[in-house]
Amino acid sequence: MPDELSPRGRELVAAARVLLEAEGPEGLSMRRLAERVGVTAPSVYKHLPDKAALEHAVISDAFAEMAVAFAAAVDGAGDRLGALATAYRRFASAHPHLYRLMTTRPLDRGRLRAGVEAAAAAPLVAAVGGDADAARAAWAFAHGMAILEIDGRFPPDADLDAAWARGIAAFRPGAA
Amino acid sequence: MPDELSPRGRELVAAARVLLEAEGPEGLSMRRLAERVGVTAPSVYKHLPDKAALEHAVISDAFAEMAVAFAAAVDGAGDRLGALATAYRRFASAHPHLYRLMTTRPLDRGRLRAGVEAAAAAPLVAAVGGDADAARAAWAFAHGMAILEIDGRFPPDADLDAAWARGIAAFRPGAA
DNA sequence: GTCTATACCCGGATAGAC
DNA sequence: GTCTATCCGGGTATAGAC
Repeated sequence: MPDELSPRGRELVAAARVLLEAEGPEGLSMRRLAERVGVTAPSVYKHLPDKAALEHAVISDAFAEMAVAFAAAVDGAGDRLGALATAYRRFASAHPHLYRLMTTRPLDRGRLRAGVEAAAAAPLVAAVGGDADAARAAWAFAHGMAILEIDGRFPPDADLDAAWARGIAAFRPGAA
Repeated sequence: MPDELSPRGRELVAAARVLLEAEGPEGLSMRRLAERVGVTAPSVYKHLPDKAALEHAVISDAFAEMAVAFAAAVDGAGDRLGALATAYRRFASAHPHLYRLMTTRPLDRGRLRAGVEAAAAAPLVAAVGGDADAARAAWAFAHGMAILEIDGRFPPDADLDAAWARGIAAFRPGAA
């Protein structure tokens, strides 16, 4: 389980988030982070054991944010799956580098804050009617759309709104 | 357009593919590639202008292989979409590092061999009945499933066969 | 077309003084 | 808890001799 952080540790994690969102995962180095906060690189190691701990702290915060955003999106919505898809796509396109860090590498769940990943996933499971297989398929669809869009993999003239709509329709409870 | 390669250039690209598949994109460096082929690192630059050219040559070969595999999979199949999904999943899990190189970064299409990407995509467009939006949605689903599986993002007890089946059903012509 | 040598970046992380 | 100094590794790429 991740240790509690000192105030300086929190400051470092917050600065890492800003640096990540500005420059991408490659730009997030211990040296550059230290520079931003105004300390030297070795000092960072007094607050965080290593770089993986830093990354997992950023990811944990992001999952917690996602959980809040997704819960708000489905709250009172008639089309819960559609509302969720919109919120998912919005999060990914608003925070592309963060989204990439969260999703495109193997995740050491033991280093995340407990429960944050499940909290982010819960609204989707509910929106597809509790079917775990459908939830995983829908997540794969949403992740595929989001990451291919971030990476510019679709042709420039592709109608991505239409592709999203086609996929959402496919996973509504009762469909297929 | 990519230049033609010398025999040594072809040897380097083939060795890069082997190195990539064995050790992942991080293990593919010009130094290590040269070592494998039995030359020094600077010699590589006599045959390939830079690392991006090497990567794009590997990716072009892989798309061409995909196109052959996908065409064979749909040939004579009753359930073309199902056959294609099986072939797609098989390619990704048989060549995870190669698949990651092909799909998880922005792609400079001008450095690929002309037509290879379209050839790999064509069977899917046909299998969903020519609907481009459905084809993109189905591709996003398949890519999401493949890459999340490669990255170990699903829970260990998840029934991925069932999730694949649920998604495939969603994108069959006429569904949703 | 190959080599040696090297320039010039970057990274994570540690030792030990203060 | 901060610093300076360093160790270790990695990488792409070029110059110039043969």
